[in-house]
Amino acid sequence: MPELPEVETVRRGLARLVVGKKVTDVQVLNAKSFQASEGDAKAFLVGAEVIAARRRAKVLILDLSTDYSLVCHLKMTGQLVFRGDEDWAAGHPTDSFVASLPDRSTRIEFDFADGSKLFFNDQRKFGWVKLLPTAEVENLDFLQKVGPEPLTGDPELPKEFIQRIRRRNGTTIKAAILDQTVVAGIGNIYADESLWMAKVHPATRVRDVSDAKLKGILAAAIEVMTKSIKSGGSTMKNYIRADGTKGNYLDKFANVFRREGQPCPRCATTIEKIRVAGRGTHICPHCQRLKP
DNA sequence: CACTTGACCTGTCCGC
DNA sequence: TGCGGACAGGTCAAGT
Repeated sequence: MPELPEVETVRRGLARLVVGKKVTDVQVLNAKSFQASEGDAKAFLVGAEVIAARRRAKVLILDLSTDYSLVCHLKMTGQLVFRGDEDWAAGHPTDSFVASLPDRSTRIEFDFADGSKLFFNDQRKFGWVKLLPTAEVENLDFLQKVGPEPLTGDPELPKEFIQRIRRRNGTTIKAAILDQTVVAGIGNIYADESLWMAKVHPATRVRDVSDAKLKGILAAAIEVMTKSIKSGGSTMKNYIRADGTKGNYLDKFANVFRREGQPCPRCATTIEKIRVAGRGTHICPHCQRLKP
């Protein structure tokens, strides 16, 4: 799914497109996708204004004027797509990924007072939107456990990262950086890209990686994700920005992810796809060697 | 406690 | 062309 750069890109789109709009109706097409009591939806969502669009880890938070918030996890295939009125549609980029909405993956539709709409689409139905009091958002189990944000520039981050990842000394470095309690936001794409950049084999045990190398992996992850946000994230298949357009990080910058069979940009060795931590994993077998 | 695996769903692609 | 199996950007609940 959307990893941190994709979720952040969606957040920026929502900040531009839906903050300031008043919700007039909500239609739930798949009950499991929307977790809220009917009473709460009527009392605290309908009639509310969206006042802020925030993100923590891969979780999106739309704060409402009622002191409630819509909290959303896109998981693998979730999308939040905004559609404005006809005038807006006329000026819409021609590479729009979602032609007409709602479509068969639409699970929730939010209507705004000016006639515009926000659609929650999710092919695989793993994602969710919850309505809960703003003050309770931080109490969600996931947000209680999640590790530090990687892109804030906090000078304490490397220290905290090392501390947390050392709890996972027995597992592989790839499993460890995918663990959201170690550091927030890294997913399968940026795990592979970061480990390639840092020249570490994904199946290396954490205990066999020095603190200095771990800091190098963190620095690589920060660099890769920062760069991705600048290109609007990575589109594999389902990910799109809030305005319905694709991100182009993968085409422009991916070095190994989904590039099996192609030459490594550093040494020209053929990139391989293997399986690590139960996930498809892309490596350069020359740059990323596993110590015996 | 920490690690690995399967489950949650739908869709697509690949080999027979 | 049809069918079964593997796989897909994430997390969680089980199992060991």
